[in-house]
Amino acid sequence: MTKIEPELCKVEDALGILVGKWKPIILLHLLKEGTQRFSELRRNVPEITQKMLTKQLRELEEEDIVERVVYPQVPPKVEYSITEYGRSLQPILEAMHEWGKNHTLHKREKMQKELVKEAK
Amino acid sequence: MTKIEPELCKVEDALGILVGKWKPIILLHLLKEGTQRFSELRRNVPEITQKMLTKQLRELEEEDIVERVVYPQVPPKVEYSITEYGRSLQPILEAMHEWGKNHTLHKREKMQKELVKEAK
DNA sequence: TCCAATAGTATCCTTAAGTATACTATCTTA
DNA sequence: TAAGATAGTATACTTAAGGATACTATTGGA
Repeated sequence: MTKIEPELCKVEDALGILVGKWKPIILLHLLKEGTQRFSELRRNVPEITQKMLTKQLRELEEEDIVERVVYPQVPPKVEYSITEYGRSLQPILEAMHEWGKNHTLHKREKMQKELVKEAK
Repeated sequence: MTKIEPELCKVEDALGILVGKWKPIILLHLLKEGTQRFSELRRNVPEITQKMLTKQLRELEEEDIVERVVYPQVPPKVEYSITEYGRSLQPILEAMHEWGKNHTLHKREKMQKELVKEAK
C-alpha cells in the first residue's frame, strides 16, 4: 500500500465519481441486478427524477464505470450495465457500506451515553 | 462481507462524512502528522478559508472522527486529532486514494486510444 | 501605546446541485 | 383515432455548498 501524501491526494477523484445523491444507489442496483433498462432503474429508484437519472448515468458513462447500449427500436430501448473496469469500485462500495452500517450503531451508542449522562 | 441491499444502502452515510472539498485532505493531514493546531492545519492547506476549515472540523468532530481540545490560554490554542474510532476510516481513505490514482491512469489511456482513433 | 498572534464569528455573495413540470418522437394496440 | 409506452430534453426554480471580506477578544512584547 502506497503511503498517502496529502499534497497529491487522489481520494477526491474517487469521491467525485461516487458523490451525488443517487450514484451509489444506481451503482448498487446495477451491481446487484446486472444489466437494466432505463425504465427498470426508474422503477427501482422511484424517488429519482428522470433528469437526474439520465444525468448521473451519463456521468458514470463518461468515467467508464457504466456502459450504455441503445437499441434502435420504437419505443426506445436503452440498457445500462457496469463495465468490467467499473467493478473495481465494488470493494470500495462494500467497505463504505459496512463502515456506514457500523457508524449508525456507533452514533446510536454515543447518543445513549449522552442521554444517560444528562439524566444524572 | 454482508450483501449490499440497495434499499438499505449505507454508502451514503460514509460518503456524507468524506464529502466536501476539504475533508479528505484534512483527514489525511491529521493521519499523517498526528495532532495539529488550527494554525498548522491552515498552513498545511493554504487554499482553505478559515470559515471552511472551522466548519469541516466541527462536522468531523460531530461525527466523532476528530477530537478537539481547547487550551484556556491567550492567545488561544486548539488542537485537533483523529479519534481512535476515526482511524477506522483509514483503510477506506487509502483504498479510495489507490483507486483514484489508478483512475487517472485509466483515463489517460482511454484518451490516448481515442486520439489514435481520430488520427486515422 | 500600538501591533502581532491565535482561533475563531458574522455578513454577504456566487456557483453548483438538485427538483418540478412540461414537452418531444415514434410505433403499437385498443 | 386516440392513448400508452420508452427514453429522453428544455426551462425555470429552490436549496445547499463554498468563497471573500471584515470583524472580535486577549495578552505579551517593541
